[in-house]
Amino acid sequence: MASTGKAYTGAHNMTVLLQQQNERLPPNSEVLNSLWLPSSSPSFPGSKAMVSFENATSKVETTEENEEEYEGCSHQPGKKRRLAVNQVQFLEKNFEQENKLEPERKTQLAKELGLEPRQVAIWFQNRRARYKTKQLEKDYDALKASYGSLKSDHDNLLKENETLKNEVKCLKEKLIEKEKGKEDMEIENAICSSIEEAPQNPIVKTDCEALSNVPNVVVCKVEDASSAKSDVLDSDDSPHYAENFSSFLEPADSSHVLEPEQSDFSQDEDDDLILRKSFLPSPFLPKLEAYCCDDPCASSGCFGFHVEDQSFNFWP
DNA sequence: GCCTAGCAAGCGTTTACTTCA
DNA sequence: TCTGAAGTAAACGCTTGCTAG
Repeated sequence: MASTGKAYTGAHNMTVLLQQQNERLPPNSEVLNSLWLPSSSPSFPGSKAMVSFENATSKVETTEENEEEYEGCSHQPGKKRRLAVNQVQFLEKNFEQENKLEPERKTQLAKELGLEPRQVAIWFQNRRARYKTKQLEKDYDALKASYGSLKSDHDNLLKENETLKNEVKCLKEKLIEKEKGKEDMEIENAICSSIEEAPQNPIVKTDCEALSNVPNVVVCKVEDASSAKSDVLDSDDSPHYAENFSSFLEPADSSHVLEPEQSDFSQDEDDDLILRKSFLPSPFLPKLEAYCCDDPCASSGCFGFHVEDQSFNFWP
């Protein structure tokens, strides 16, 4: 292309411009009047995209304004000039049909417009560039709008998520409080009934066996379990308790440990909730520990009850 | 079949000119 | 009348695809 570009410069350029100027006809001439006729059928058999210049334009503008406009295009040789309005319209129509320019179509267009084929080619090139720029602007606007919409949706979802999190937190707290109150009451009842119904010479092992049947041991945390375990194991007075508590604590492995301090609202947290509902709530164990550790009798493995009081009738 | 030079065409960028507020 | 912005024709340099040798 560089060769063609260079070939079109200088004297050649001047010659072409002079020739074009001479060839150009005013819009109110007979020829141009015919050019303003409405187009319907392409007259270029070689190209289906071709729009005949003779039928290209739909308006006949033979006014003084148009004439002046056209005269405005006349110029000194060598100076760049604009194409006539009707020429541009004709080129536009052809561009709408097909924005690429085959050689024969280019020749035909140039012939009909009285331009150099190269001028037609350049016009199409520039027109494609303008079209591309416009298209880019359009795409940019569309993307911008789309982004705005998505961002708005995202922000709304974030707000909704926050609201739901808070709701879940509230409900959790309520549930924990409720369960806590319930368990306190159960333990109190158990203590009362065990005091009333305790056998005179209870066998300690039996109580431990009862304890080992506690189904909700698995919900205790490792640290709770180990502390309870150590409290019990530290007692040299009751080796059989140690054995029993060992088996009692073993199920509390990490896979069953609940992590209430998890702050992230996730499926795991949902699972935790379900687990908490199906098992005894975690506050239960600390309660046991409270009974277990606070009482001087705890070291003997009696869980804070006197041996004679340990029937645990409320256990199955 | 592979390589190379020449050519034409297209594209992006820049320049020069025109038009208009 | 001057001026700056916008529009546009054309130039320029580069790349790509095709073809002949």
